[in-house]
Amino acid sequence: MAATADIHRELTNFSNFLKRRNLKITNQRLLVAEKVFELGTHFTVDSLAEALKDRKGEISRATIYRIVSLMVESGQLTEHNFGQSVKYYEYIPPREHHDHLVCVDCGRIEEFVVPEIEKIQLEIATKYNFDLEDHSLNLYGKCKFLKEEGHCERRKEEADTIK
Amino acid sequence: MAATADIHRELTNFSNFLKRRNLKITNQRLLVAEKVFELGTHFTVDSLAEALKDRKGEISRATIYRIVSLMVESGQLTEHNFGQSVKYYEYIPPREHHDHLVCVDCGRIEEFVVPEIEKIQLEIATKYNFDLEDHSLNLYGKCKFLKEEGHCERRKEEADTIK
DNA sequence: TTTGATGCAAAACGTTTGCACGGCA
DNA sequence: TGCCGTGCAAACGTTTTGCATCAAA
Repeated sequence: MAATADIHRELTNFSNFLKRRNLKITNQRLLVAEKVFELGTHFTVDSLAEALKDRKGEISRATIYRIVSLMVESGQLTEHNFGQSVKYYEYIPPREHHDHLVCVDCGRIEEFVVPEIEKIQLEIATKYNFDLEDHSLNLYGKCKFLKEEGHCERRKEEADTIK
Repeated sequence: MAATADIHRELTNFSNFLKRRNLKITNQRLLVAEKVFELGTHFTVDSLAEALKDRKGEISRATIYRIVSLMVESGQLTEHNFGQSVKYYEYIPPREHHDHLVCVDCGRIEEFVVPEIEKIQLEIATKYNFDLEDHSLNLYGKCKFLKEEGHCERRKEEADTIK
């Protein structure tokens, strides 16, 4: 999804972050980070682990959890709670904040940007004497597929045919 | 927090909801609902269970989980994900939608209302052909106590002195 | 060589569920 | 009386952690 040059730049950023913290630059860290930048979409630790299976010698979930947390600290990933029990993560290129539309049926996630919102948020933060660090705006509802065709893409529950 | 008359009205609404669904009106359901309306603030199932301990014969967590879910269905509670692992619930009096400021340090939650946001959301939903049902806007940052005094009220981790 | 990273398995966490019993209608 | 709700404990899915081993610096 992201261009090769961007991936390279972000990998360098991540390596620098690790060095600054006196953390080691390991194969696992580079492979996970690379895949994250490559994906460019929302993912869960589980889906990321799946995506990493193409590599020889899978990376354990415990390690992926640890690396993903590091990337949140490095500022290269944001964590989302869309009301489900799993956490979603997303690589957000610098200065491209956006918000989310979440389908209540299929969980489909779409993104949008509204500059006015950023302005309003600053006003609120000032009014309440609050040091703003981040925000999340999620709109929940029926996606266009559900609305127009009466059904979404395959729902999560239906995907689990057995058990 | 809520006036007695309001509590009474909401209890009636909840009873009517139960009747409509052919569900039984039990002591536990009334006690939990009453406490929820009484609190009038954000709570977790855990904190609600604590608050209910004053009653003779505690109500089991399993039951509280079930009743809280019912109240979400009845439209009298909304569920929040503030990025923590626990779910927060909140009784919202009819037509009083508001959003939240969440302190990244102490978890303190403040509320605010911005009418413009509602308008912007409708525009977005229309643009993306989305049937809007709900939304959540959370601002994360340092609360005024942390900003001004350098520390919040007792943090969660510090509260767990042992272990 | 030293220290931190990894993988495994077990624990932890909040939440849900199966089942036997008890209470509402 | 019949059926639904409750409480218990066990199961659940996700995430975290202790520990022995392994690899980067």
